[in-house]
Amino acid sequence: MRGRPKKLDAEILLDVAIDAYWKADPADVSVNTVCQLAAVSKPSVYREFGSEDGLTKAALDRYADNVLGDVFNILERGDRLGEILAKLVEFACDDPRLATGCMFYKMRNGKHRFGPETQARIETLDHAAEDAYRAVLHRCRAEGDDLGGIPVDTGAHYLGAQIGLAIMQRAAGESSEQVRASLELALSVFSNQRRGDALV
Amino acid sequence: MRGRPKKLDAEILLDVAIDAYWKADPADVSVNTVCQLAAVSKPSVYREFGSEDGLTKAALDRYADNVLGDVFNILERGDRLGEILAKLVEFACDDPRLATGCMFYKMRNGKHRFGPETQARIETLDHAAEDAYRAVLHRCRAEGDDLGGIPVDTGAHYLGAQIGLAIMQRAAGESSEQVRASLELALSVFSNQRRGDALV
DNA sequence: ATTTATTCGTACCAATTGGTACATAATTCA
DNA sequence: TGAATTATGTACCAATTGGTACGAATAAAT
Repeated sequence: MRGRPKKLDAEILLDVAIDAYWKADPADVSVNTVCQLAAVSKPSVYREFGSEDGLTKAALDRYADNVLGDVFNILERGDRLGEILAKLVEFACDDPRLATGCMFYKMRNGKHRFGPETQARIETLDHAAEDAYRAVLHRCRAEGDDLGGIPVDTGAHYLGAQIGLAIMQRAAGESSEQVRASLELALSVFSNQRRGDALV
Repeated sequence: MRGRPKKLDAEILLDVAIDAYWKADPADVSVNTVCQLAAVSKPSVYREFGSEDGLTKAALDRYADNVLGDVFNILERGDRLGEILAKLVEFACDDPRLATGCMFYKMRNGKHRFGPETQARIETLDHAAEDAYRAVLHRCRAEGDDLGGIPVDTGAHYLGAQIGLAIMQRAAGESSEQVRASLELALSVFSNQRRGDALV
């Protein structure tokens, strides 16, 4: 190709950005910081991604491909509900990559601080996750699991919320044991028969 | 007293600040914004509270006295566990003051973005809440409730986390019905017998 | 060798942030 | 009437933010 050869490696830059976003609060990591960490000039970043919104969105896309894909793989393996929940607990509580939390949930946590494209991507991923949870529960129910008597839609939303809560708790520094205890307690509703009125 | 009479009313200023913090993300509300909303000069604020940290801490203190006190009142009324949980659900899901979330949980959500004094106050309140939950569960257990077989410490932490989750869900715009459904489901563990291994 | 195309990074921009120096206004005391 | 005291707000500060103008560098095509 004609013109000065490109030096900037977009993938490496994104890896650096993801790493920074992941460890800290993503919305607190400035473009300047990313540039310094990646030893890249600011105009290069803007040439590649257009805006900070474009950078964060690209980072989220790459993160989703690499990390969140593992969750979807767990859900699509066709195990029985108990095994799937156990794997989700293991993933949320023990995966060393999530020791400082999950970049996606951190972004979702401060969604309003990102640009419109990133916000839209966050919502898309969020819905995709809930859809995946719903599909799993629907399948398990069709295969005979009673889900503790919980409607599929309610259960899917609940499951997503509890996984997210556990991951945010880990990011907040809670011990792995405490997070696991809470999450297992929360998910136990899927394997227990509930009374009609649960609270009285 | 000698000297120019004071014009600035610290309580009114704090009310304005709380209102602003409450509606939005507290850490995104700048001192400048608070000054404009309260029609007060910036040096007046710094003279009164010393720093932004002092302002946010004072706002949190005032908020805790006014709003969070209601929660502690619920917990200390001496009802049976089922009634207490029902009242907590009602508070978290229906209290109109929490329609845009809870200032405390919003602050806790972005704890790292505040100054050291505010952070310390957030942690103190957090521990106080968990202590209150623990005391309630301990009393109910002593009065014969089996708490669904859940240890008091685990239950207290879990209860606090679920209330916080529900309130953040409301702040995120989820419908009152959906939040209630999830919260009631989460709290149903206190009124059900659990199996030995909950997930398999 | 010159033109054309493409990327590079220095050095800037306006806006906003938390925070303050300082002159002025308003009161009481001597 | 002054002096002492206290609160006021304008107008600034340095730092940081997201974002860009622009000339230099480097390649292929002519």
